[in-house]
Amino acid sequence: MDIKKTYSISELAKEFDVTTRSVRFYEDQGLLHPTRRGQTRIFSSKDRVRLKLILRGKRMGFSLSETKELFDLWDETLSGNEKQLLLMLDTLARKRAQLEQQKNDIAQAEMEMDTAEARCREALADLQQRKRKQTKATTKEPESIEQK
Amino acid sequence: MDIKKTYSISELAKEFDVTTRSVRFYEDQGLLHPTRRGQTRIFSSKDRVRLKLILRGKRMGFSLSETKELFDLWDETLSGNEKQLLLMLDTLARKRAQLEQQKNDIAQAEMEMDTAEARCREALADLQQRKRKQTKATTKEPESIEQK
DNA sequence: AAAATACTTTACGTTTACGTAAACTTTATC
DNA sequence: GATAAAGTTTACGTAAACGTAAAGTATTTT
Repeated sequence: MDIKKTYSISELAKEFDVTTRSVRFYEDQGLLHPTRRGQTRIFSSKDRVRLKLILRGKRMGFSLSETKELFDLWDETLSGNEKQLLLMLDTLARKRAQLEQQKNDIAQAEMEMDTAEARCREALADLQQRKRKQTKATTKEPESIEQK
Repeated sequence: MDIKKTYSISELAKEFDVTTRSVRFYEDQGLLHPTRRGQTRIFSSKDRVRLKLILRGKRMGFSLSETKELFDLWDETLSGNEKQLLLMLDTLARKRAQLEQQKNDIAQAEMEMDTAEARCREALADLQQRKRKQTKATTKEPESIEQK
């Protein structure tokens, strides 16, 4: 079983470093389903997990409605109806393709950052080389080495 | 050398499957710098590369202004000034950290998709098992096998 | 030359994902 | 029992990333 607790809005907000406004907005958009004690929201550990998924989705470039679709689809999938199961499998396949694309993008970006970094270091080395020569040539004015 | 050509706005738009509106917007935001023949835009192969980078950035969840910052930073880096070089190295390091986070997110997502898919297939197998039993029990009405 | 095609600027509209402020209620603390 | 702290709703505001329409120019095709 999970941590089997309930959470206030500010507990969740603090834990995941989002505003309470955002959490309320996610509920408003149908991504979270807190119960109420009076008019105060009470979040379950399922809500907590979903909030985590929402934020990961955002980091991965998913919109809230994309994430909501996945949530809804998964909930319907749990009903066990065959059509829903097949639909879910199909969706999973498409998402996997999307992730593949992202992994390619990241790999590409990393390669380019490698060469960019190499060029930077090269240029830096050049600069410092010239600095040293300068220093040797004008060895009588050591103030040219000042760092700060 | 690159493909050493120039491109019209619609050539680029078609190649990368974006609208001309988007391309103009990217220019407006300072991400592309086409020259003009009369009032018509002429894009260089550098612009082409940058458009490709913009779109990859988007797929990776980067905002246009983030991408623009990187472009600007890189352009200034090329000036060779030491401070800029160090700033670029620092930025690269931070971006790398971001990519690491994304890779983690993707790996997590893939694992969860694995278990989700497994559950789906299990549930499906169960359903079809029951279907077969049903068929055997009522083997006198073979119309229950109909596919469509 | 007329019409179609491609390009331009200007400018208002739209969606997403919240921020921010106002005004109010409920719960905890002194 | 007053006050501070945490929660609520309502509602208007905003930045980002374009969409879309209008109205005009330039070029190419027929």
